[in-house]
Parts: sequence; C-alpha cells; structure tokens
Amino acid sequence: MARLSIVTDNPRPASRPERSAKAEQTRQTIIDAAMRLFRTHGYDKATMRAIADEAGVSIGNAYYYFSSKEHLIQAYYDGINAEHAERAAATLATATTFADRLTGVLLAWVDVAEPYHEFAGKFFKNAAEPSSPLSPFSADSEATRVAAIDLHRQVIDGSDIKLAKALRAELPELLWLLQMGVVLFWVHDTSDGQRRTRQLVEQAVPVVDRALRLTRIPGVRGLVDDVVGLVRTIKPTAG
Amino acid sequence: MARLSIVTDNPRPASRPERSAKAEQTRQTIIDAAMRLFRTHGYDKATMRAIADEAGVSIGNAYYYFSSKEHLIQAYYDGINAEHAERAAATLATATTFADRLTGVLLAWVDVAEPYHEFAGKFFKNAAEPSSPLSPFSADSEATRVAAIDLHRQVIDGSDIKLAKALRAELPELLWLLQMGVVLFWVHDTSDGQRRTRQLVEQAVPVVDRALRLTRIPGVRGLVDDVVGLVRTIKPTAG
DNA sequence: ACCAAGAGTTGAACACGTTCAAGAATGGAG
DNA sequence: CTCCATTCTTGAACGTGTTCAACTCTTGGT
Repeated sequence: MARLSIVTDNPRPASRPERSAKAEQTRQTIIDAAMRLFRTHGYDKATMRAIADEAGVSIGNAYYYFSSKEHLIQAYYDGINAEHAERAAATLATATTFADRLTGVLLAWVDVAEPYHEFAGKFFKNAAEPSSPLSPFSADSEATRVAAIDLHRQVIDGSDIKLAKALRAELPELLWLLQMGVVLFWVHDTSDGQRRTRQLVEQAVPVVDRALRLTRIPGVRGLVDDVVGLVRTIKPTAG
Repeated sequence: MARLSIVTDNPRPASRPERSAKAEQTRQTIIDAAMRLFRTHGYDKATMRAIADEAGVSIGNAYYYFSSKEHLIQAYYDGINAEHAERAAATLATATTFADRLTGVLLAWVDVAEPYHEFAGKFFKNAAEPSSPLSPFSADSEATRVAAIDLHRQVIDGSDIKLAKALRAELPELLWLLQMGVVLFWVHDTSDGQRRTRQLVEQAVPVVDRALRLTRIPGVRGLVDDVVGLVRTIKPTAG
C-alpha cells in the first residue's frame, strides 16, 4: 500500500513552524503500529494501549499526536483514499467513455478497500455518527471529500458525455453520493471478494450513463432543472 | 407519545412461560427512567448508572433486562416507528394524490422523530454497523422493514398515479430507500426543528412525482426496465 | 411445611477511551 | 555555556459500558 498521507487533525496556520523530524517519525511509527494491529488482531483488539505499546510509546503520547482513536483511524482511511486516487488516475489515463471511466473509478475503490472489508463495519459504525470526525460529511473530512468529488469531476471532464451546464456543475457531487451508496452496499456485502458489489457497479453504471444521456430530450430537461435546483437548495450547510 | 412496544432482545419460543408481572413492571420502570434522563439530560449524561439509579435498581439489574445500552435505545426506536405508522395512517386516510401522500408519510416521520433528534446520531451509529440487529437491513429488523415498505405500498396503491406493472412492484422498496435517505439527511441536519429536512422532503417529492410520470414516455421506458432489472438483481441476499 | 429450581437482584471488578498535572528533552537567544 | 520557552513524553486516574459470581426472592410440586 502506498505511503499514507497524514491529515493533521487540528490544522495550524501556515505561518507556524513545521513539526520536527523526530516528531513526524514518532507520528508515523504510531500509525504503522496501528495498521499492523488492525490487520493482525482486528478492530476490537487494537486498543489504544496495545497500539501505544506496539509503537513503543506511552498512551498519553499517542494522544499527543492523535486527539482520539477515531483520528488515528482516519489516517488509515486517508491511506485507502490516497491509494484509490492513485489507481483511479491510472484508469482515467486510459478509459475514454463516461461509463468506462466511472466503472473504473468505482471498481478501483472496491479493489483497494478489499483487504479492510472485515473491520470496515466497525469503522463504518463510527463514521456513521454525525458528530464523528470520521463522518464523510464532517468538517474534518472536508479535504478528503473535496478530493473525492474532484476525482468524479475528472471522470466527467475527460469523457465523451455531453451535459447541460448546470447539471455538469452538480454531477460530481452526485456521483460522489453514488460512491457513498456503493460503499454502503459494500459494507453489507458478505459475498466473497465482494462479488456482488462489483456486480452492482457494473450494472448500475450503464443505467446512470443511459439516464444522463436522456437528460437532453425535451420532456426530461425540466426534470433535470428541478433536480439541480433541489441539490443547490439542499447543499450549502448540511450534508 | 404513544405507549412503547417493547422488543425482547432475545425472543423466546412461544412455548416458554411469560415473564412475571413484576418483572414486566421493572422492565417498564427502567425504560421510563431512561426516557426521562434522555429527554432531560441528553444522551451522554444518561449513563447506565444514572438510568439504573433513576429507576431504583442496580446496574446489573438493568443489564438483566437489556443486554446492552443499545437494546435500551431500541425501545425508543420501536416507539417512534409505532407512532409513525399511526400518524401516517391518518395522512393516508385523507390525501389522494401521490405527491401529497408521500409528503405526508415522510413529514409524519420527521414530526414524530423530532424530540429524539439530539441523540438520534448515537442510535444511528449503532444501526450503521452491518452486524448489528438494529441495522435497518438486518434480519432482526425484517418485520419493521416489511411494515415500512408496506406503508409505501399503500402510498402508491391509494393514489392516482399510473405506473408500469414491473415498476409498481419495486417502487415501495425504492421509496423506503428514499425514506432511509431522508433519515440520513435528518440525522445530519442541525437546523432548528429540522427545517431543512422538511424542505428537502417538500422539494424532493414533486421531483420524484414528476420523474415517475415521465416513465411512460417512450425513450424513458427502457431506462425504467434497466432500473427494475438492477433492483431485482441486487435485492435478493444483500441489503 | 418444606424444598429444590429457577427468576430476579446486587455491586465489585474489568477493560476501554480519554484527560491531565507533572516532568524530560530540545533548541534558539544572550 | 546558561537560561528559558516550547515541544514532547509519561502513567496514574477518571468515568464509561459491561460482566459475573454470589446472593435473595418466588414459585410449584410433594
């Protein structure tokens, strides 16, 4: 797995000095220890005490770097996302049609996330709470969310699809929502290799593609405007 | 609020003897104490110790009746559902158009759930874990889920809307999914009185209504078949 | 009346995530 | 080098949900 991109949970002003090299190393040590324990012993056994122990630091020290266990898990989550972005970029470099590009991006996520499926449920549980920093709708996740939405903008922009301007502007966010739906399905998917989730993606994408191409016919255009209006009304302050 | 219907977390075979009257009373006392504390002091302050204390029993005794704090919260959830079904029935008795019926059912839920919004997130957290019996997709929730889906069947059947047979068969499930989406939005909605969720419902329902009425025009019919096919493929074993 | 057997009840104890006051190491200014 | 402010580190302690062995009470059969 690619190197993790670590998200500072309390981002400082850019003017402040950087963290020392040693501190950065300790931080990474803790994350590595956490990853190791999650993989080998599962979510429940990977207690903050065990992680700190594995990393060779005190509990308090672990909390100096990560203000909660959830923030520590978020480093994990960020790692998955970083690898997804990487693989998705590879797909986007070759695929040209909208359907192929979207399928590629969604399946890349399923591929990358597969090793974590076992404890994804536990992770998901924490992410579901609105006040949790792990929630995909939270302020803490904004950077990740924006990046993911931008990925879908690339899916659209690099493709052959023709869309009304207003729809094109809102579609990346809607596709991200679709991805969240896929994740929801994936979490509940117990088939091996998450076969059914892949099936869902492969069947759903052509439907989406077809629906989008229908947006240009007269009777449907008004509906599209309504949908765009709805999204715009609902978006600003809440997820 | 109407009387709570209590769900036994470990349902026994019907042949077993009933719980004693005194036990049933103690059980109810604990729930009442929990409700009181949740309402007055919020979720975090309503610790198991505080609840047991308020009910005049020991901690261990509270756990004798509810195998976890989650199960205690489920009593709450069941109460909401029961009251929703009641209010929805009232709406369905008078509203005739599809849009009015759907809006009525969805807003009824928002009305009923409003007092619980503060700690709904905590409940939601538990419900999100796939292995949890509280998950709306779980086998344990099947009765509740089937009832809710049937409610949406009534929304359709009693209305003026005309739909293709295949779509009509799958639509109740899709509307239930829409309701789950509304709940997801509602959980994250911090506007007062969940104003924005009501706005979402009032704006989204006409769009859904319009979309459904478009399903009869020729170019769209193929898409509808695809969607129905997708739903049927995906439904059987996973949520 | 007596006695098992089960139902109901208890609170100390456990492991967990998290906090905090206190101390140790670091690095730049003089 | 000395000093001091800042960064980094520590582990005991807190409150939480949950468990459990031991206890008391209730019930029904003899």
